[in-house]
Amino acid sequence: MSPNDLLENIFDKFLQDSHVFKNREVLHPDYVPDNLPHREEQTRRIGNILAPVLRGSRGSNIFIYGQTGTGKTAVIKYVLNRLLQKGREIGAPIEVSYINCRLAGTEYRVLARMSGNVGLRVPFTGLATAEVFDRFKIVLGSRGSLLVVVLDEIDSLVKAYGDVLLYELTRINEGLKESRVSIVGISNDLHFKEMLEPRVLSSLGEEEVIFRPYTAPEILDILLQRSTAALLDDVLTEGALNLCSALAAAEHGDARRALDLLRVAAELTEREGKQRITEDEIRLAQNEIERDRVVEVLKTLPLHSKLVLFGAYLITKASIKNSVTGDIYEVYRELCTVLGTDPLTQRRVSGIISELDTMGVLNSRIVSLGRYGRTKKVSLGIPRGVVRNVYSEDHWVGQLVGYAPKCLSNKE
DNA sequence: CGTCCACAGGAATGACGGGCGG
DNA sequence: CCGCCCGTCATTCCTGTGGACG
Repeated sequence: MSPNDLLENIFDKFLQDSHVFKNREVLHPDYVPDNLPHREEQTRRIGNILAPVLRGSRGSNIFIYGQTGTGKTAVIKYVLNRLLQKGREIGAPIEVSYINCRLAGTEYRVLARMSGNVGLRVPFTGLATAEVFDRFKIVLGSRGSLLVVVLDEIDSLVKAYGDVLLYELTRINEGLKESRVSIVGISNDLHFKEMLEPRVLSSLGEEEVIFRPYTAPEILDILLQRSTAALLDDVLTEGALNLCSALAAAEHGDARRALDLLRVAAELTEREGKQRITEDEIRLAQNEIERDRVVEVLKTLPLHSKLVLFGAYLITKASIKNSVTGDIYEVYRELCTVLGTDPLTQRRVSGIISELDTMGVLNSRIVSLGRYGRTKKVSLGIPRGVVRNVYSEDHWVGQLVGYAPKCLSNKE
């Protein structure tokens, strides 16, 4: 018995004492269920397209489109698992590489992870991207295997770095004798295709699979199925179930959202020692999810981004409305002086404000004040208290909690 | 109706930390 | 160990611009 099984038993035993969960795992975000309801068609199609690799020939490249929480990742992972399993049974040299491009971040890191998946170790940094790509090709050529590369959230990579890597990938087979590479690109941006060059598009888009958002009844169905597997009988009230699917359906049919809500609500119910999950728990879960996301973001920000955000917080606290980039920068500079840090330029701070905006912690929108210029109007995108709470524990920013910027006192 | 503010945001360039091959 | 090249983040310099004011 492996140590894992040992723990599995301990955990299972622990779980049996739970008055909420039957099997906690089923609601875990990464859990891939044995069957994916309402996605049979897509599963079948992708299976059909990739099946040729079992016989040693390359499958077509696939482009998958669908919004978040429509089951793209779950379906592809499910198909990959089954493909690997079948491959092992019949001794086909199949390898798969699943990469989330947004999490990987850069072209280089995507390539590095792809290389890692075929057994090529590359350093975090220091090598030219082209160099890693050459090595990757060499290893691939020497292995004589069939590789299925899945590039999830590929749009974020192409937006930031262009489609050069994609182009090189689609071309890779030309230079290989034995190995074959199939590419599966997953995107949730409809306009992604417009960012690709025609030659890349035609190659990647050999096959196209579209995942439509789940309808409200479908989400209800998924929730029902998962909750019966995950939770003890009679724990989930009908009202909670309905609210949960309604909230997720409103969010463009996002099933992941629904499952997150249910999981957090269930954990909450267990912690509180309550017997049933009601609509209240679902609502609390909704708040908790949002707050956790924000807290995580605020904590991991670089120092100067924190200071910019904290500046916006101080301005809001002084009940000044309509702050613009210049006001934020002024306060930010003062904060830097207090901390004895060199301030960044306004150009950079402007960029940081935009970054914070896309993260959703600031709201900024470009306005023209006519004679008084054109700028970004900035306001906090999250509750004031959250900023204070998170940063009062911060090593650097913590000193500034309660600080009243001088440059604000002579404004109204 | 033109002007001109207060920036936006693109492009080029530099500083820095890090791995590589010799 | 050195010189080289890389990715990342920041700086510098720049051109672009919506609309109130005169």
